[in-house]
Amino acid sequence: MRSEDLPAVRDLDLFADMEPGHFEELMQVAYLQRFPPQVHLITEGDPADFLHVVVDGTVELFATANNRETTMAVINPVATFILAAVLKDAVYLMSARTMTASRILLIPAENIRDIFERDAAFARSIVQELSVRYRDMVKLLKNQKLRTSVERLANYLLHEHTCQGANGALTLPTDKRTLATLLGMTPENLSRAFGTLGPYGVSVDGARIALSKLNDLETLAKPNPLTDDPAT
Amino acid sequence: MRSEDLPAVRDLDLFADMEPGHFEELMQVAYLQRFPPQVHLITEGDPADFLHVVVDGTVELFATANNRETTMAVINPVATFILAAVLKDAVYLMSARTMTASRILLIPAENIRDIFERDAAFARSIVQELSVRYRDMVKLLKNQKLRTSVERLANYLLHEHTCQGANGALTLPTDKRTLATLLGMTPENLSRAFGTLGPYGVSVDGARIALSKLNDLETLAKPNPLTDDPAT
DNA sequence: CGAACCGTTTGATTCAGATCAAAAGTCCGC
DNA sequence: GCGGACTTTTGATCTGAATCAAACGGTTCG
Repeated sequence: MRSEDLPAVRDLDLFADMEPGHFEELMQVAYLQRFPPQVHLITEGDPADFLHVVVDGTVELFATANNRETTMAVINPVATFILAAVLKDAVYLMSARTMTASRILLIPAENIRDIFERDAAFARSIVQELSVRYRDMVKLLKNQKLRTSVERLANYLLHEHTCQGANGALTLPTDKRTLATLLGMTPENLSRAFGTLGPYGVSVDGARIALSKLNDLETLAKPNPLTDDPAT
Repeated sequence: MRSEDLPAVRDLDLFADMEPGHFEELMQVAYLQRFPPQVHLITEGDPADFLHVVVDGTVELFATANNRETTMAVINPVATFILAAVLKDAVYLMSARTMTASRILLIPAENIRDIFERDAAFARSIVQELSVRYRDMVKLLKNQKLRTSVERLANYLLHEHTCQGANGALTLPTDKRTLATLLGMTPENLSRAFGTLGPYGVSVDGARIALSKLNDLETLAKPNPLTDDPAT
């Protein structure tokens, strides 16, 4: 892999504390691959061969049942996905595809498991990572079961707004179709949900969103750190 | 704690492989407590002081937002809960209450974290446990986002039917109100959902359920190991 | 026994969100 | 600039599920 990308990977919480030799070892057997947009990376039900690290680009995790499909998460650099399947040596529960042109680092699953056995610091980091991911899923499920779709959109906007500098505007990082299924609704409904948020100061211009009545929007959204704050 | 309960706790995957001395250590500082039904055990937002082990009885995990409440999981003996919060030294994301009279083993969080640092086998078990829990949450979210409430009920019945011996009948382990919110619907709707499953061979007599047309029910439910099978 | 209470069921109605259909933008290559 | 394909929006309608309301069993207890 290119030397300028190494530090970014090494800085991931998951790898930051492990022994230098072990990190080297992983990078030796890993390989970095380029993918065009909309390439199918993994399929639910397949055995987990590689830990994936999004170095560049964006990846969508999604799941299928009957003939419905839903977005489960959108992964931005630099971050790993499907760690749990790798550690359990189990099949994937979700599928993944690139959303944009991406570079993905593929680390063979057995090497991850092997070094996990030998490197206590790495084991600690894995536990922290898994705990965070578990808690993220709990939050997603609470979000889905306890809120209406307008509330989910409102909270999503507030969250992005904060992440993007809290200056009264934000840019949607994905197309609206994906955002819709991520929030558990249809594209048509997302459009209408934006409409109902108009009186709360939400104005839409393509992917550019302006929030002019933050207080009103928060009153509607009732954000809760136990559901929305990634840090808790 | 009572000596006859120790083996059951020790046999948990989480504790089975750890060093005997370390298990002793945990049991020294742990204490077993009895609770009547409907006792509030933990509250979301509070710091995680103890790892909880349900030794006997049943515990409901639930979450609240706005003034809605939803059941997130029902814990049966012998099993732990809120491991992730303990390992992250974070606040609870869910609340818990006893459903029946229960005995709960409380293990101080710092002791868990301490021994996790020193016992590699315990660390491995923790990783396995967290992975399983993460994947359970993924399944719950898929179940919730991709299925209708009738489908969720049908799959729940098929699952319980298998767990209870697959002899054409099963007994609901919880009251119907709790089952309803566990499945993400209202009690009224659960009642109607049982009604719509009538033509598929589902007959209800209080908590006793008989399934007389398993094939038809499966055709409707379309169970999927990647959503329903706890083993995957 | 009968009153009060709780969980469940049934019925009528409302509402959120999905679906179906079509118009309006938007992007892109020729 | 124009045609075509795709995304987004808008409109009309339908459906699944929630809500509101009341009836129906059980159970407990005075």
